[in-house]
Order: sequence, then structure tokens, then C-alpha cells
Amino acid sequence: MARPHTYNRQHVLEAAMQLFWYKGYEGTSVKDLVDATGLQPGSLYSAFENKRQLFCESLELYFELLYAEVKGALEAETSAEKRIRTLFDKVVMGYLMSTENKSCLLVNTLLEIPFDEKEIRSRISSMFNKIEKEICNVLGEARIQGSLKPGISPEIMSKTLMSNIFGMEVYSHMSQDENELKQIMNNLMCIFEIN
Amino acid sequence: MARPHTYNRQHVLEAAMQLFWYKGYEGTSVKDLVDATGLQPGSLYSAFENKRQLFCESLELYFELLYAEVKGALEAETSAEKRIRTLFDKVVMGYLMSTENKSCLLVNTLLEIPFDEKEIRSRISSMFNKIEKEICNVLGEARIQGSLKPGISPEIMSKTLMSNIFGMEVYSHMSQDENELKQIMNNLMCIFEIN
DNA sequence: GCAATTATTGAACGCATATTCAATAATTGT
DNA sequence: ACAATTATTGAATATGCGTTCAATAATTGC
Repeated sequence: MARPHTYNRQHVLEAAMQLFWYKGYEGTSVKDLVDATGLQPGSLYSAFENKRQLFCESLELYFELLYAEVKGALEAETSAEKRIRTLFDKVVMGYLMSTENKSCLLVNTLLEIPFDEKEIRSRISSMFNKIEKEICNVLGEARIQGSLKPGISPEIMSKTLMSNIFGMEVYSHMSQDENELKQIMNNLMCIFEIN
Repeated sequence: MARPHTYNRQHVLEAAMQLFWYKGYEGTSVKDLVDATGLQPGSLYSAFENKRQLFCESLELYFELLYAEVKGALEAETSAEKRIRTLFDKVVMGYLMSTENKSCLLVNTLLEIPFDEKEIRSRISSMFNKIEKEICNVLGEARIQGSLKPGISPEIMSKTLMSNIFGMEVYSHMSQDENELKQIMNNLMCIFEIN
């Protein structure tokens, strides 16, 4: 009874996410979005409330992809220790591979948004909480499997590992020296017993 | 032979730095700077080339203050272990105290600036390198004093500690839970022997 | 084929931005 | 007192931003 959409909403969202990822929220203009998506401002605004809303949906999409990757590493059929190591290999590789500022959109956002953006902040907070919990669970398994050094608390160590995931990201903005990140990673992996 | 300045350049710079610290580079407008410094655009531009240059000078000033604080902690007259602990107490306290987004200006800048701002990036990189070296030296002393656990490399551990300084900052943007940061810190301080 | 409905277009809007510059003011050496 | 020099002012400029909306196009049910 009415004219149908000509675009694919998901494709548009993906293009927008890539832009926000590369250039940040403020750094991405509506013109950029128009150019990248092929949609005119009017269509963009009818599909997604406004720029901010489009950004929020982009964050959700980003997390979906990120979380799938994390799960992929942590649910493999190997020892708990190996799964944690795989995750960190992926993280480090991700940072090393990113030629352009493409480090984690969520971290970038946390530091970019003004302090009164409580909603976005708490949303990202719960996203990372979810990942931290996954890591914590696997560390718990590692302890049962006897590969975790005694005296190490999964709860606290998962926070420390998260802190280093964040920290290595900042690190990767300074030097692209492959070894620096790998040294940090290896240092962290000393939480496991050497047999 | 000519009219003298009516303002104090250092005071102006300090006010600008505070603004950039609170609101970031893009988030700070020239109008903001005009309001905060009391200088009109023309004067501001004759004193500091342009906004970008003023920002660069703000970064240098910020580092001066930061470095002085770091040195203050690391050159105290106590054991190497205590000095490192003092530094991390300060870092964590700094994050906990900051009511408004006032985490490290240098880290914020690293994540905010576009990727092609190589000059700023490498400048900040060498700033943090200087701090890392200081930490490394003190860890070296700790090793000699026997307070560092055997098998821990000062060079690598100083990188890991830097990574956590960065990471805890990101962490502090999510939760203001005092314990989380302190748990991470205590976990890191396990590099020291317990006698 | 027509009426109804919705999608798309892209110019236009109001506002904010960084920067400039001619006019004015203040100081100093002579 | 005056000329020379420099500082200050703040309106003007050009550009870019996010957003809106009237006009136009496309589709479907009847």
C-alpha cells in the first residue's frame, strides 16, 4: 500500500559503524554518513532518529561482533589456559593489524563522550562486564584444571586482564612495535603454571 | 617603545590546559578559550599561532606537571618497593578523585586525535617513554634490594605497569567503584616479595 | 488507472566553528 | 607632545555542522 525501502537497513548500519569506528562520533559528519551509505539525510533520519541514535545502534552492532569473537576464543575445545591465551593472541593481533586508528570502538567511545552521557557509559560498562565475566569463568576452569598458579583469584585477575586489554590498546596508539605488546602479553600469561 | 602585554602568558596557558583537559581538543571551542582566558580571539591568536598550537603547548605543560608528580613519588627516600607503591596509590587516587572526565590528558589525546597526527602522537609517546624509564629504573633498584620477585624483568614489567596505568584509566571511566581499581593495583603489586 | 501511502530527494535552515583584520588603545623613546 | 610600535578589540568571514521539510517518486490495494 506504500512505497517500500530501497536500502538494506543492516548494510547501512554496518557502513555507519565502520565510519564511527575509524573516525569517532564527533569526527564522523552526517555528510560522511551520507557519502558512505548512499542515503540522503532525510532517509537516514527517517531510518534512525538522528546521528546519536545511529551511533548507539552502531555500538550495539560492534559489541555483537566483538562478543562473538570473544566467545569463539573462550569456547574452543581446548584447555582453559589455551583458550585464554588464544583470546589474548587475538587481542594483540587485532591491535597490531589495525593500520588506521581502528582500535576498540567501545574504548574510544568511553574516552570520547562527555561525562554526562551516562546512558552510553553504563551501556558500554555492562558490555565489558559481560566479557569480564566470561574471562573470569574460564580462569575458574583453569584453576580447577590446575593450570592457574595458586593464590590467583579469577575474579580479580579477570579485572587485571581487562585492564591490560585496555592498556595495550592505548599502548598500540603509541608504538607499533610488535614486541612490546607481545612482551606485555607473555608477562601476563605468567599467571599460568609452567610444567 | 610599544604597548606591553596586559596578560600573563603562563596563566593563559594554564587556563587553556584545564579546558582541554576537561573537554578535549575538539570539545573545546575558541569561544570557550576566550571566555576562560579573558583574551579576545585576536590576542589569543597573536600569543599562540592558533588553537592547535595552543593545544600542543598545553600538552607540554601537562606533562611537566605530571612528570614532576611521578618524580616526586619515585625519588622519595624510601625503599624502591615503597616508591612504586606510592606511585600507584597516586595514580589510582587520581582516577578515583576525578569527578569530571579529568583522566589523563595525554591518554585522552592519544585516543582522540586522528591517525595522521603523527607529530603529536610521537611526542606523547616519548613522554610516556620517559615515565616508563623511571619506573624501570626503580624496579631495577628493587631487584638489587631483593624486594622484586625473582624472574621478573624490570624492562618488561615497567611496560606492563604502564599498560595497567592506561587500563585503569579506561576502567575508571566505567565504574567509580573504589575497590575495583584497588584490587587491580594490589594484584599488580604482587610482583614484590612477601617477607 | 486511480487514490492512498510511504520513501526519497536535496536544498534550505539556524547555529557554531576557527580564523582574520581594520579600527582603536596604550605604551615608550625622543 | 609626538611618532613609532605593538596590543587589544570584536565584528566579519567563510566554512561546516546536524537537522528539517516541501516537493517528488514509487509502490500497492482497490
